[in-house]
Amino acid sequence: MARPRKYDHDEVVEKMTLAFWERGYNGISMDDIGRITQLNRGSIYNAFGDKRALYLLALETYAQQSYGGAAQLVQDAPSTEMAVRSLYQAAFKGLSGEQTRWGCLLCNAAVEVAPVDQEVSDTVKKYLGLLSRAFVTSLKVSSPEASDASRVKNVAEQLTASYVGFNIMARAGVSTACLQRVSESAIDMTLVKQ
Amino acid sequence: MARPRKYDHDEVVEKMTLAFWERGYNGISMDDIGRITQLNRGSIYNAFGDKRALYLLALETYAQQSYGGAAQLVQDAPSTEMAVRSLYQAAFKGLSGEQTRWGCLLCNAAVEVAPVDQEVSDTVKKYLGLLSRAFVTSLKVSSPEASDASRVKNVAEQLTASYVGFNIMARAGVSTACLQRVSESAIDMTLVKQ
DNA sequence: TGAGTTATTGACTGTTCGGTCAACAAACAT
DNA sequence: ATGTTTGTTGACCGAACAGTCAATAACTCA
Repeated sequence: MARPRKYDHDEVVEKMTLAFWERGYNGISMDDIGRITQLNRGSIYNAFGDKRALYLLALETYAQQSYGGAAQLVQDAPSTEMAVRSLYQAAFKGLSGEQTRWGCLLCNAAVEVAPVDQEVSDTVKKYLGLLSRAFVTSLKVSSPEASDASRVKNVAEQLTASYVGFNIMARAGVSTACLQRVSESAIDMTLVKQ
Repeated sequence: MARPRKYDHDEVVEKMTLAFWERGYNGISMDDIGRITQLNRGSIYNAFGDKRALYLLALETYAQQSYGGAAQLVQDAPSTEMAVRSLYQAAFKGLSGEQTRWGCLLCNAAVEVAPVDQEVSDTVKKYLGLLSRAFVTSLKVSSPEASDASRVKNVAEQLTASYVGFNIMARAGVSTACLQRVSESAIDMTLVKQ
């Protein structure tokens, strides 16, 4: 019925996710987007709307994969200790090669975009909340006898905050040794019995 | 010998620190700077060099006050518990009114500027390191009998990561209740004995 | 084959960006 | 008074910015 696209929609989103992740929203121009996707301006606007819409799409895609995956990982682990262990193991795998200084797109969005874009702010809160709830679930299973619900929630949110801090520090260029210590102490945190 | 300045140098830096803190490096234009400081472009360039130099000055000033102050606070506290308590008490004081969504300029710089500016990256690492070392000092004093040096270092860096995460979450617009839980669990962390 | 629909192309727009500069003003020393 | 030095003013610059659009191309269906 009409002319078909000559590019893969998801592939474009994937490429732009990586670009926004590395350089941020303001670090990528429409010219950059054209170069990266090998698409002309018109095609981009025709397919995605505008720069902000493309960013929102990239952010949602990333968060779904990264935080959705992490939450699943945490909930499926046999214990909270193992959950945090595999969470940071995955994080370190991502922090290799050229991505060493990228941090986490959602955390970066929290700083650069969330304060001036309600929708981004909502997305950030949604996926941080998802991770926190996964920790709560894991903690309840891991030590059902353990302390009251309020303490469980506190620890869960501490683990989330610490994970966010970890990613920011990675983006700042903090040494791998230091990041390793942060992850180790996060694991230790789950071993504490009251 | 020459014409005197008609403005206060430190006052200008102070104003620009607040502006960069709220809106980020890319969120402030030279026109904004002119409006905020009530100075003409020429005066700004004459006095500070360029936008980057002014940002570096604002960042260093902020970090000195905020992280230098925090490190002092932590080291002077009678125990690590009290140290973390007063650190977050101070943080919450800053998170009131219009500054609720500002987070921390150093953490914001880590995300937005550090990856593309070595000097900013160095400043961020320097002051995060300062805070971590203050925690180490406090932990050693607070529980001298306690576990080995490596564990102390781990906990110290965990407290730093968690403080960074706290600030990012504040900027993202996470609820005060949630931030309160993060601070409470950070305090709890210091009470753990092995 | 041609009508209808959607994608592609790349030039174009007006705006905003960081930064420069020549003219001018205000101070002090002689 | 006059020279020297430094600060101030605001117009100006080229580059980069996000976004638009008319012309054209590729496809399906009748």
